Amino acid sequence: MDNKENILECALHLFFKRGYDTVGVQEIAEVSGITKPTLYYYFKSKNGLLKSLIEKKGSILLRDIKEAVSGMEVGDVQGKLLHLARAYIDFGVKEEEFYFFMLSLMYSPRENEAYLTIIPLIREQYYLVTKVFEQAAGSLGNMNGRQEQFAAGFLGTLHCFMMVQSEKGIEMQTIRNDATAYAIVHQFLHGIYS
Amino acid sequence: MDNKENILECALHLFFKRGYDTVGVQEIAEVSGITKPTLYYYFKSKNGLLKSLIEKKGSILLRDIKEAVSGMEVGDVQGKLLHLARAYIDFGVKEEEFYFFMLSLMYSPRENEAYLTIIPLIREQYYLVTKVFEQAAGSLGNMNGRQEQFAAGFLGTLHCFMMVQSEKGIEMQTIRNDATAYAIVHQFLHGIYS
DNA sequence: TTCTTATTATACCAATCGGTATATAATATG
DNA sequence: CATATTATATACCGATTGGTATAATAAGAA
Repeated sequence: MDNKENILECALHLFFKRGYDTVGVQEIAEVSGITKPTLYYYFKSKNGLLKSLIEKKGSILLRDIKEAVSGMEVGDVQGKLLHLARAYIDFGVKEEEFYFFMLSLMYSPRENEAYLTIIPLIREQYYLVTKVFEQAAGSLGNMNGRQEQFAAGFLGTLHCFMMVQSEKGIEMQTIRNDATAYAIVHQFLHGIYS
Repeated sequence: MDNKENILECALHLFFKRGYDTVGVQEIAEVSGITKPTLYYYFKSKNGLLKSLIEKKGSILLRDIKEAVSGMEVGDVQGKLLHLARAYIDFGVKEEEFYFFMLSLMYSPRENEAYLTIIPLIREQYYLVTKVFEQAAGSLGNMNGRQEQFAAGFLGTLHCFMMVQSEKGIEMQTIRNDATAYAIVHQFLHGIYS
């Protein structure tokens, strides 16, 4: 792992633990075993470092999502949601620190700098998930513009499940299976009564 | 409104907009029209101010929640969830800034100071909601310890709905009705198929 | 009036914030 | 070899961070 990569990973670890705003550039440099000017040479600014981190991990997530929802009949909502759930779970397991750091930024105040930086990644995810529900208008009846509400609800359910698992202290690896994905999708589609 | 109250409201407004970590004590004092020593006289520290704020608003939320889930047959899950949803929506409307600030703290990194400060309030909420599902073990069948998962799922759905409404830029006031609460509870209980 | 307690302001603290000017190695290219 | 580019360190910048020592003011109680 080269120098730049190492700085990104060290920064992510600190952001994940204490948050973007409370971690100083100085500390990132110390943990990375470099000095501040080296960091600024690579990333121009603290926000540039964050952008670089989001770009690096976000592109992986978006690629996985696109792969999950493609190559199926457009009407198969349940199938697509299953693939989607698996993609998110897998990503949350292999990129646990970024996943939860992304979640923390999603819920950050609207005018917070870090929030503004992650908006594009969030928007893109919502766009892709909303499309799934739009293509499902046939099997789900007239949605009357509720596609976005459904997309938000589905992702909310998913994120919520990951949070609960993480808080339980269970090894995330154990939820990496189709049964878990099915449980989440089923609850979203049919509720807890069933 | 006395001096102390005014400082709390000004601080909340700033925290809501940019986050606890990025707002300095100096700025809070300036916006409040007082000086730093005055703030420290009242709250001892920046974290003391946050504690005071959480205590003030949190006690209202907890009171509303307790009121919502009490005084009904223990088995009436749907009824209790409806009351619960109404309580959260009402609180989210009348204390919009605190509600979303609380959300942002809920998803903050585990070792973040502000997160550690709000933990007790979050735990108490989860405890109260989990109890609803525990009492419903009869009508919902054996839950096998899924009460907490249900509580988290329900609150997640609720918060998610509020976020979407807020992002749409719609006046929060318009969702303060029983139909909205019913829609949320119904989706949670029976899924989006129905 | 005098004493006590509750407020408020001036002025300061060391430490840290994000960021940079400058110089020097190291490496690649001609 | 010489030149250009990449990569790294020393030392510093002004501004802000959370927090405080000290003193003055205001107000209520004796």
